Amino acid sequence: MSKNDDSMDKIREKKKRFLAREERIIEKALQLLIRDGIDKVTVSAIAKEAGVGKGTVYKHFLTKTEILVRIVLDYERSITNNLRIGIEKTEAGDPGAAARSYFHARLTNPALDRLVQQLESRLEGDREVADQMEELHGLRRSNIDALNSMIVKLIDKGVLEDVPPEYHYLSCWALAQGAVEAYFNVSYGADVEDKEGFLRFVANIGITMGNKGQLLDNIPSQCLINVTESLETSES
Amino acid sequence: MSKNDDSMDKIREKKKRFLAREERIIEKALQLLIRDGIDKVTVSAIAKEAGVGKGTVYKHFLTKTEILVRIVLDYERSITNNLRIGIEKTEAGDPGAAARSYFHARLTNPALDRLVQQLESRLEGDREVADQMEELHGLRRSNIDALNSMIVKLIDKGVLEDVPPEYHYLSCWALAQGAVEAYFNVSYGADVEDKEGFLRFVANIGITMGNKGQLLDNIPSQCLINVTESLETSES
Amino acid sequence: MSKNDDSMDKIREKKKRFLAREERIIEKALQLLIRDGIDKVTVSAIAKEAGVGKGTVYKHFLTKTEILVRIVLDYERSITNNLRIGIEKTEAGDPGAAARSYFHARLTNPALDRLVQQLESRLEGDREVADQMEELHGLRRSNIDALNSMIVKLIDKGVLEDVPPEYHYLSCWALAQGAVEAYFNVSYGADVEDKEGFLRFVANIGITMGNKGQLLDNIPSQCLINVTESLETSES
Amino acid sequence: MSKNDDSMDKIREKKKRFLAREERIIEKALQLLIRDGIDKVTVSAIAKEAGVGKGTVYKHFLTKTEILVRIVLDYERSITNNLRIGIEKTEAGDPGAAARSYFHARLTNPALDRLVQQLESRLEGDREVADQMEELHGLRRSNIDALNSMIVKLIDKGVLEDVPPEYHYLSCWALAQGAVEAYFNVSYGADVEDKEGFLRFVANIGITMGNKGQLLDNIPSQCLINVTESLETSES
DNA sequence: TATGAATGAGGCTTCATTCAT
DNA sequence: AATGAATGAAGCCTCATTCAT
Repeated sequence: MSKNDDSMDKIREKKKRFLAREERIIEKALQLLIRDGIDKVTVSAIAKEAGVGKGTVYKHFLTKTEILVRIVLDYERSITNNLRIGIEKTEAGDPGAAARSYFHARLTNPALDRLVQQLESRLEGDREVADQMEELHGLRRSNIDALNSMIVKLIDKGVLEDVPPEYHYLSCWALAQGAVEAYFNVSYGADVEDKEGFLRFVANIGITMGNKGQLLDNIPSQCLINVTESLETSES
Repeated sequence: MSKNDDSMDKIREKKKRFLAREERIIEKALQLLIRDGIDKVTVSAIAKEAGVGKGTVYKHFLTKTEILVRIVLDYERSITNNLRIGIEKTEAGDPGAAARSYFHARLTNPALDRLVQQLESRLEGDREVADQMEELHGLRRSNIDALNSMIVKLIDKGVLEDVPPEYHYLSCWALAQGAVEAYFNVSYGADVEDKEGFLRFVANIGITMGNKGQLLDNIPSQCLINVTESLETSES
Repeated sequence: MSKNDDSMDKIREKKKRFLAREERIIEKALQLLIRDGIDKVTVSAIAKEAGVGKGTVYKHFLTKTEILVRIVLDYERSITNNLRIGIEKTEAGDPGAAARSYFHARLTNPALDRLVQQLESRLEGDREVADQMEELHGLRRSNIDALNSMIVKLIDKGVLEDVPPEYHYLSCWALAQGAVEAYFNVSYGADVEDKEGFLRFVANIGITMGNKGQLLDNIPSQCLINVTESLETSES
Repeated sequence: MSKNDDSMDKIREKKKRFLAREERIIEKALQLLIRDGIDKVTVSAIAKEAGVGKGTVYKHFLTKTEILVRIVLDYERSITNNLRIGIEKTEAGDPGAAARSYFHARLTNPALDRLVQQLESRLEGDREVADQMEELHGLRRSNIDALNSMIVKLIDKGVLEDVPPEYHYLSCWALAQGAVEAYFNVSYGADVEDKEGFLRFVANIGITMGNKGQLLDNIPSQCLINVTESLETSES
């Protein structure tokens, strides 16, 4: 029996070390991707940085792309967790809580957020990792469900404007996305002295945009001419 | 004299055809880039699609990267033109005109806008095309100057909130940027039935956000807790 | 008749201009080859330098290689002319005249001489210009005949050592060849202050080497151990 | 402990095989370069000939050019070793030993010597390998120092003519260089039946040229007219 | 006749992935 | 189990040559 316990312990410890190493690989990959840009990072570099052989990396991940997907998924899970807490708070009576949690989560580490944005746009459409990307979409879908139900209630309460619910969360997503880009944009970056101030400003917009009474009351009506009047859907 | 005229004509026609071909290469490159993704497009493919030899492509562009920069610059110039017109209208008394023009320009062809976003983030930091990217930054800087002067006036008039002027145009930039991403995001795209409706909604937010009286008056104060409280600047 | 004369004149003039242009192409090619190195010179560059179109170059020369062969042949002919005059003088009683003429011809424009050396070693074995290279060899063969007959006489007179006659002219060729290389060698070039002095020194060696009484009388015999004792012919 | 020994052994053996492979690549590259000419040899061909993949070649050498430089450097080192031994013997009282060693080294494998000549002239001025070429020049400089000191002594002893010391070693270098060229020259090669005899003849000239009493005493004075009278330095 | 835009074969190099040790 | 040397597909780019105008 002690023998069994022993070997069980050993196996357990082994697994632990295995997972720790996996974490280390991800972590170092992240570091390199942010530092050098996606195009410049090779599997060799990741392995070296993580202090393991290239072969070992392939024991943990079937392909290089899987490392990237994993980063995207890990990040999305973390965002999701934060969002869920926010949604709960909103449901509990604090209407701005969800947006606040969400923006906070996304703007806390803009470099990482931006990296994940870029990774997602590269991975989308890669047949090789369609399954994992489907997991990402699954996460999003469940968020969407929660958000929709939350938003419908807020609309009913008259807090939010009565537009299709997805308009609300997509605007938030879009603003967060863009703010991160702006944060790093070379053209603009230089002249924003107080970057945190800017993110705070954006977050506040995000939290309030779509709130009832915002759009239509305080501005000259001619501003609301349909800006996408001649909008063409560019099909590909 | 007729001889001179003749040869002049011929030269002119040649140049015209040359430029037409260049346009064709760009156009086909654009098509492929949007259709297949930046990583998948090779110079060979562009050449084949444009119906020319690989060598011909290199007669028009020094490197593959130059094709990409060219696309970015062309697009930025077009955006700039639209923005300028909008700024003039704003100066002439229509406060929302600039934002409206800007959003209209950026959301008219979202696929192209998104491609250019992705291109810019890849080209940034490429020594090889530093000069042309500098041109991009130059364009942006001159826009920024015009915007700043416009925004300062609007702040003085009490139309816009009194925050650093760059907050205003960066928010617009960010929202446009993000809206385009949202437009194509696989997770979300599916459930936006009325995509144009969404873009219109976003544009209207963009046009009004930062308007005085929007942020602070109509919402419960607890919403304005600093969302970036623990924001860390992620150094790269 | 005047008509005929006219057209004859025109044709003649045309030919003259054609030949003048050919000369110009060669001349500019030479310039570029010496200035930039053989690898760096393109047909385009030659055409531009000569002020004609690429197509025109191909009216004069079937291939790029033919330009190179032509340069080699032109040079060899010039060397041959000088050598012939020298040989005649030697036959007329001045034993060193041939060597003197030869060295003078080859060391007058070392840069050109070196270029031609390099060209020859690249063209040798190129099937495409086998014919023209054969012309080069023909020139050389006729020189060799003249030299052999001259050298045999000098050996008979006791002026030159009695070794196979080719040893004598090949030594001269080799020394000239190597002196030119030395002239341009980066490692050595720096420390030869008086480059002309060096060429003069070499030329004088060339003129006297192989002269009877030079080799065996004045040096300790142990110096003459066969240096190529273990010489292996490296066949390819 | 045995474990440590084991892994040490394995690592050592691995390194040995790695170096052996590198040697193989060089060797096969050499073979191809000599057989087909520098222009015709591709990295692919080298890899195939060496029985390895193209990628493997790039594990050993950063670029194709580095292979070439390596060949040049290896050869120069071997020549230097031989020369050093010769210089020591000369210092020990055998005046011709240095020249003998040198000629022997250079004429032992003329095909290789010629290849290296050609490689050097192509590599010179290639920024990419400036460092390694500097190593070549360093080797040469140290040889030059040793030679100069040796030659000065021989001049003082009255063995060599009193001209700038570099004239002596440069003449040797030049003669060796040229002899190798002559050896392979298609025009001349054919009619030298006893190629080794020729190299021996040249070597003997090399060993004695510049010896005092050689140049001026035994030849009619009119031979010594300045052969480079009208010599122009051709600037590049 | 002169031109130079167009062509595409072919070279160099990178790097994800495999597999023998 | 971990390693990293080996692999080769695939991409970018050059330039000699052609040919329509």
